[in-house]
Amino acid sequence: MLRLYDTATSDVRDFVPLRDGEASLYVCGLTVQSEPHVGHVRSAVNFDVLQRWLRYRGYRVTFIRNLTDIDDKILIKSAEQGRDWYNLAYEMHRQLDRAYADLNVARPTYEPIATGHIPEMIELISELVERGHAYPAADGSGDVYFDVRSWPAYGELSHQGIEDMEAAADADPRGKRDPRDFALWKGWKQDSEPATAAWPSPWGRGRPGWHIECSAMAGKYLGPAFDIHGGGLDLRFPHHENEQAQARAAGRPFASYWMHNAWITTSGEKMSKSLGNSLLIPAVLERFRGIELRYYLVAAHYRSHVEFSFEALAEAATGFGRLESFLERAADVLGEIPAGGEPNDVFVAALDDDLGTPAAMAAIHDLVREGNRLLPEGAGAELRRVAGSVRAMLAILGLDPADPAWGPGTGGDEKLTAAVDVLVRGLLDQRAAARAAKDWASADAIRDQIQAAGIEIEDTPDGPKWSI
RNA sequence: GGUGGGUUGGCCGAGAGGCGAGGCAACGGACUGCAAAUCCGUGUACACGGGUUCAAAUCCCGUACCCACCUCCA
Repeated sequence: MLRLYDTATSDVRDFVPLRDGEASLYVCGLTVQSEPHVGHVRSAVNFDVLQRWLRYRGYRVTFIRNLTDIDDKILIKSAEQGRDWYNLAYEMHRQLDRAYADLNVARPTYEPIATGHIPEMIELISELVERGHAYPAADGSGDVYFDVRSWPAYGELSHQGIEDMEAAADADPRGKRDPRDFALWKGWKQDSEPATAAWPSPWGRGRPGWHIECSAMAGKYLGPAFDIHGGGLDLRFPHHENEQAQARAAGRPFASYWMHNAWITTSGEKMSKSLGNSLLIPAVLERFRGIELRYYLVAAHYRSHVEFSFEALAEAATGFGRLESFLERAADVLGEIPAGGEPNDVFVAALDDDLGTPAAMAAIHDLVREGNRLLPEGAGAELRRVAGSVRAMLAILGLDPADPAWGPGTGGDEKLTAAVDVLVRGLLDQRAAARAAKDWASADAIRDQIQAAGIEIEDTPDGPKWSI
């Protein structure tokens, strides 16, 4: 039985989907305003693991992960950079896709984009106005606000009372009835905003407020009620609170479970505040492989804060190398690691318990130790079973080294590998000769020389092997 | 002011009343000409002060420090 932590109820609950055998999932993706960093990607990886686990558990999964391509920041940044807002959003969108691909984040069922769903948003806003939960601003700005006071349940998701909330510092009262009312629609500011960022609506030209898009798109693709809504912890309030208020005020039950992933911090601070270029995905991938970064992210529980450091990432990479080298050696012995292996019970129980990836990882390491013990005995049913199981478990976490998603093997270019092999073989033959003559000094000198080139030598019963 | 989270061994990171998750590093042993890899073994860890209990890292009370959200944010 899968159990998940639900932010709304603050506890771990059995996962009971609305429709038997199906799971519908909506995750807030990014606002494409700047390059993706490690923190952004953590969220994607966490929910990717959820998606994969639900699939493994036999659910037919509909997974919607949106993208916000219009908002204040995109307009401001693009203006600063002297280019069109949609050009900036498009470029960042492509960079994000690239980062997802580099980390083997599986594609969702669909990735709707905010500007492609203006009619759905207008429809929802109209409904809210009709029901008396929203009103056009009295100041003629063309804004439309959600009336927080008209919805007594407001604050239920983040467990806050309206009265206890600090009024927004920028609470430029404008045409708001209550400072906590939030914008569903923003009237076009002709003097400062491009005409391309304004769409026609019953309230005049303008653009959507931030929260409405998710309610509208979730409704379109998943229906008025769906199973799980996810996102980063900071979205809990106001974004998710507002999404839920809008949807429910319009008579839609909305999400049954709310899941939020925790932060990656650097020097104890949230990444967005202390972001250096070194933490952007392309920069990290210059130093580590995508699969190593993914291992690092998956090894921590999704609700735990992670203090990012390259030292910890390096340790993780070493730890992953242990798993990978077992699989490589097992493949040498078995010819091939069988696909379609089964994860063991410990692993299954771990992931069923609110996606306990740390315990799941421990299960893999334990099994690898068992496999390493079996290795000297050569090919056997037991080794086959263990290796297949290890591979299956890694695959569920999106960490199967043999997954073509990781691109060509770590050896890189085949021609290059063949060329290096010839050269290294030559040296290894010389070393073998020296060893046969018990000329240890020469033998070790050759090994040192090869290692200095970044190539590791491993002496096995079948003779020496090299790897980069 | 309100809401939520954290503080675990040299390090990273799980767990959530009784049996020391796992990884990295270290040390000892096996293997090796020596290494590497692998295997076996080695650690009296739970911020502090009280309390509850036969038993507390885990529950309760208090203290300290850190962080997040309440404003755009994965």
